[in-house]
Amino acid sequence: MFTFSEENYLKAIFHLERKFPAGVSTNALAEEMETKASSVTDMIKKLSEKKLVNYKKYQGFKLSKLGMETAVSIIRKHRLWEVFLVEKLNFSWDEVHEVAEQLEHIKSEQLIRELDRFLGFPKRDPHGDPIPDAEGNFTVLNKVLLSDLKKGESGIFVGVKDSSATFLQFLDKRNIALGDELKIIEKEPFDQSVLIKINEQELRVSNLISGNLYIKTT
Amino acid sequence: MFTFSEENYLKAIFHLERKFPAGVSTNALAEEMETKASSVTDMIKKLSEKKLVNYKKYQGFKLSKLGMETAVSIIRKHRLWEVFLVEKLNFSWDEVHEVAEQLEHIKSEQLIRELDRFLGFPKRDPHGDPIPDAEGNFTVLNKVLLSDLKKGESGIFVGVKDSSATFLQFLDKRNIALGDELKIIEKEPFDQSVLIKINEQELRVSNLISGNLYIKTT
DNA sequence: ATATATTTTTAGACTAGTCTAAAAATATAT
DNA sequence: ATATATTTTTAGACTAGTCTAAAAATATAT
Repeated sequence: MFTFSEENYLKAIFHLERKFPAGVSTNALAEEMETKASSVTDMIKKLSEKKLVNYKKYQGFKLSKLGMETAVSIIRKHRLWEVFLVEKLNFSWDEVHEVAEQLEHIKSEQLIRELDRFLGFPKRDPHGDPIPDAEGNFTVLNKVLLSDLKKGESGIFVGVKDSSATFLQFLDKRNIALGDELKIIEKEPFDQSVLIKINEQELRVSNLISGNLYIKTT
Repeated sequence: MFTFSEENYLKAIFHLERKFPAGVSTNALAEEMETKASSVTDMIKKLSEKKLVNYKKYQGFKLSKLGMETAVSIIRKHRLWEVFLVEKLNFSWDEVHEVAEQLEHIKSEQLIRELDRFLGFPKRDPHGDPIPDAEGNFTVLNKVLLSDLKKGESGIFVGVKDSSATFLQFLDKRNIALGDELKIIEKEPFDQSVLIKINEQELRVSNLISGNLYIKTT
């Protein structure tokens, strides 16, 4: 169907469209893909010819319907494999990404259908991100950043914005896990750090941390 | 480490060394890889520079120690994935090959180590072929072809020489499965076909069939 | 032993994806 | 409104892997 490279570009564009709903720029994609702008232009031309993106020279681009469907199916594979790695192969949530980046390109409908069934049709991956179903449907949780909560508000930790291994390891060290309930005890106006109650203990976290934790308010 | 293409060549050479223990020829490898002799020459030069094969121009080639270890580790991955597909994802033994061809190239020691454990350290894949352990060791069963058995001899069906989907589907249709006991009732000298007793019933199989079934004599 | 057939290698071209450097287009500053 | 800065694209080169056609080496037949 598509090359690994094409699939990686589609996935990257998908993620960037969150940040740039009006359209993604060549430079933004080059940075995301860790490549040069000229390489991006070449690839975008190719994706455009294949009707995967809508593109007008110098005007940025967006995924087409077909491109969106393809990107979502890659993300579905990626996240299903992440669940497999954590639930069945004892990987921790900071170890799954690298391997899932490879596994997401395996081409077999039967494989993914059966993997989904084998895992019990999971709805979220180990980082709390939604897993699209076979039709590409998925529900985005109504969530806010911890840094947006005010004193006295409470909620459940349901996802991370930064899913880098270092950040996830930091959360492990602090015993912060998906599903934990928490409450804002106090917010320091000077540096925006917050004192939270979580798992029966009080914890102070900086703005850098609270800006990367998604909370579902209760 | 190595590219998909390099890994596929190494695997193909490994298999051909069974048939040509003295060394593999360019043409033989080209046929196996479904490519042209000139492409093979180019790749062999590359593998030779990387110390994966021993090669002298016009003289054929063999895997080096490093090449052999690499090939065995790819085969280990391939066969472990085949077990996974059959045991966990409801694939039948004629459906696994294509997907395993893709999965065998995933690079992660942790993944394979954990997959092996998850599957209970299987010793054979769904076709009866041995699965190398993490050190690359595996035991080849002492087996003969059904076509080499004489009237009155008996044994257990332990493997297939031809593992094509069509042959495997044929065996399914005849209800012949790995582990079945069988006995030669009669052998027709004219066309070498044999009448066997298997699963409480008598079955006549042609030389083409009996020449592709591995039997462990009892 | 030599001619002929076969196999293998070489030379040069092509594709996908990448890069650097320069050109072109667009955005920004005054 | 125009000069300057920034972004994007183009041109041309490189690598990995492939191909065809021709050359070189080896094997075979008599």
